[in-house]
Amino acid sequence: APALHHGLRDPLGAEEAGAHELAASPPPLGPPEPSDEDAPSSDDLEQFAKQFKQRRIKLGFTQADVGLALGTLYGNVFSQTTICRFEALQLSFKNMCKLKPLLNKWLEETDSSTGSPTNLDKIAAQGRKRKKRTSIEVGVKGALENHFLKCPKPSAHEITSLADSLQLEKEVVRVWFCNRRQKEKRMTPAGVPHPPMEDVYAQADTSPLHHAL
Amino acid sequence: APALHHGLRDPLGAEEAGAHELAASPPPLGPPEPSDEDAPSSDDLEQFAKQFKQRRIKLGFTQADVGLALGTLYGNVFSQTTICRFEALQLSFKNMCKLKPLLNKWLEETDSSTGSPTNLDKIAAQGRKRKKRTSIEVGVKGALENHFLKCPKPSAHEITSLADSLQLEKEVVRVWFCNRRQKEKRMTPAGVPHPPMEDVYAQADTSPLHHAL
DNA sequence: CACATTTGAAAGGCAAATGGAG
DNA sequence: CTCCATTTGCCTTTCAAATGTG
Repeated sequence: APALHHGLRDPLGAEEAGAHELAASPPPLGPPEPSDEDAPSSDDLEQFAKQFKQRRIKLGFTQADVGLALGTLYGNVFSQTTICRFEALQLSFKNMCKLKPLLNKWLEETDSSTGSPTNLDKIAAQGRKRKKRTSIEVGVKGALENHFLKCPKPSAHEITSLADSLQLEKEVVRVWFCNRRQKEKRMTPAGVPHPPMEDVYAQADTSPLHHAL
Repeated sequence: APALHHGLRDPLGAEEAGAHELAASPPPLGPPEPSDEDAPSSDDLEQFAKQFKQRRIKLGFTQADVGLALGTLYGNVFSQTTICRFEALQLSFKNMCKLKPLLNKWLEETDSSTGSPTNLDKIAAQGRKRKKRTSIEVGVKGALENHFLKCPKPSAHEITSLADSLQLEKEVVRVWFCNRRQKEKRMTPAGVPHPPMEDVYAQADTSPLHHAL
């Protein structure tokens, strides 16, 4: 009896590249194994996410706790946000598949050692894979913005000197400009008035629950 | 020239007791010391909050980091949310005053030991003062809601048995009913049609930013 | 208990970091 | 390096759990 099953929604604001999320995309037709090891189906994922959340809560852990635990157990820390998205099925299909095994492992490991003080004291931070997200101060951001208006595509040299004057890593500045250009493109009305042109593949629609501001 | 200084907003839904927040409430006329130790003024707070945020970012800490640090340093953990509110001046005057010294201490302590790996490894969790917030599962919540409709004010005995059947602590259930009753009251249109009646003190208006759904 | 207040878990917005292709 | 798609997290906001006061 496959429960309700509302097709996962997409990350809001989908108005350009329309080929992510999932909405029921079947596994790429790989091995015929319907197990939850290789290629979970959307239903599997939904099922798992739901069950995962339930168990997590019952065990008394927050999403943040889980994210941290993944780090101490396997070296990949994740933020509360990401766990939240997993549970809410708000990640891309691929992304969900990637995280599932980790969370599954955590789940097993955690509630097998019922009651015992687990080895949660392994709080030693080890080499996190991903660079910690840099917070750019509001003032600094303004300065960058200014430069962008004058020159959206500075040379390596300009970047270096700018980074220097703002006391930021060069790489951070470089990436900022990349992202800024991307944003510009995204926002540009360009004059061509028909940017929407996709997301029509959801014939029957779905998503019964959810906020309604 | 006292900067802009937009009167801090209040915790939303202010529609009864209208004497908290701050908006410039002067210290209760205590000692004449304008220092930031006893009775900071609203301006002091605003000043401090701003500076605090700046330094925090420059030091590369997140709000969550700070909240945690307060715990390891003084035994009072705070959530990232609370730090956020402090920085945004979204706490009550009293509350702001209470937190300021702690944050100040952290700030001094932290950037005095510049560069050195601080004693951030004191990650030992000690007795947190406040009970960890319980997450109530959506299904369980539904059950409670049902009971509430039938009987918004269960006896101690009923509570006990309900708690038992839902596998929750009795206290949690008791409090849930208290809070639920409070909510009911708050939402009740009651027929009396003039609930709004305040927030008129902002003649010139302010808050330029902010969401506008 | 009622009511006011403090405080946090989860969810949302925006954008920093990553990865693949040219 | 760039562009572009995608992953992922900091900060923010909402709703309500916990606390404090009478």
